[in-house]
Order: sequence, then structure tokens, then C-alpha cells
Amino acid sequence: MDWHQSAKPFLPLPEPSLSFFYNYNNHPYPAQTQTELMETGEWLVPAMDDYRNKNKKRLKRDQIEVLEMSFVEKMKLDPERKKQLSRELGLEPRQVAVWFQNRRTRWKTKQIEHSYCSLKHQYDVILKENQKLQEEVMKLKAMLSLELGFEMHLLGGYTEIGGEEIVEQVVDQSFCSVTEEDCNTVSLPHCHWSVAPY
DNA sequence: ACTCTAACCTATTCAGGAA
DNA sequence: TTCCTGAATAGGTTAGAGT
Repeated sequence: MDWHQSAKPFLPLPEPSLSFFYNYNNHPYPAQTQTELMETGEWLVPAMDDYRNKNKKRLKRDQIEVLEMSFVEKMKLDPERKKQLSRELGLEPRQVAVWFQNRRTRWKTKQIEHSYCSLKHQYDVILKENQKLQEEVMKLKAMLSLELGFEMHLLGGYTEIGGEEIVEQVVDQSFCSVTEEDCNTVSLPHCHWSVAPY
């Protein structure tokens, strides 16, 4: 809640069903400025259509540009900067605060998207690497199978177990030279998303 | 320890505008 | 008319000051 605004005159609480008439700042007609209040001395009660029309106006391009520049400078809004931006842009301090809050939310969403992109890319790289290694293992197994078969033939003997099993045993016991360190040193290219403000 | 205040956050609503 | 974006709201959490 923004309690930096000047004190407001007492206003009766609205009926629950009229909650749309209120915001949590106890500001009954958000589009009405403090200046208007000071001039008239009382809140003007707009017709329902007027209220709805005034309620959610898009900010102007130049206002957004200034807010963006300020956001790039610092994502958090201190009270002094809020006042300054409010004066400079002709907005309510509350509007500036809301804009920064929504902007931080959008920024966070983008960050999550970036993280997803990066992780997806890393996953794809690892998947490809894994496929390549699987193929290599198959090739080596085939080569070993041939080689062992040839040696058996030269010795004139035979084995109780099948050639495939011998290959499995040899590969398991001594041919698997990939260490844990190797696994940890696989380079993973990063996702190169620019850190765009939006 | 408790209360109050003022900031923050997430989820949601709904008007404005583009397609 | 539909759909998306963003301004605004609702309600919850948190940090800091005062008692």
C-alpha cells in the first residue's frame, strides 16, 4: 500500500458488491487525481461508464520510455525516485509503483523463459553426445567381437559362453575408460538470448 | 512478543488494441 | 470478434520500527 500520499478525507466503505469501485489504496476513483481532489475539495463521483472508461488507460509511449530507462537503471523503486517519476510523467505515484511491480513480474517471466531455453539447449547437446557415444560403443563391440572370434579360430578352441557375453565382460571390466571427470568436463554451450528489457 | 506500517509478491481481472 | 498485453486490484507475506 502506498501510504506516502497525503491523507484522504473520510470515505464510507463501499458495499462488497461495489468492490470494483475501490482499490486497496482506499482510493475510490483511481482515475481522479489528487490535484482534482485538492481543487474540488471532494471526490467527484463519476458515472459508471466514465469510471470504466477512465479506469485502465494505457500509458503513453514517452512515459513508458522514461519508466523503462529508470527500470534499466534500477529495478527497485525508492520513494524519492517514485516521486520524481510521478512528477516528471504526470502520473500518480501509485501508478509508477504498479508499473514497476508489473515490470518486475514481466522481467522475471522472461528470466524463466531464458533459463528454460538454456536448459533445453544443454539437454539437446547432452542427448546428441549420448547418441554418439552409444554408436561408438556399438562399433567397438562389433570390432571386439570380430577380433575375439578370429583369435578363437586360431587357437582352435571354443568357449562355453557366447561371443557377445565375452564382449560385454571385456567392455565392462577394462574398456570403459570414461571417467567421472570426463563427464564433468563436457563443454555446454550457453543459450545466447539477449537480456532484453521485455 | 506483539502490533502497525509500508513495501513487496503472485494471481487475477478487465480494458485497449492488434489481427 | 477473438486474442493478447498490460494497467490495476486483491490478498498474502515480509521487514523494520515502535511499544
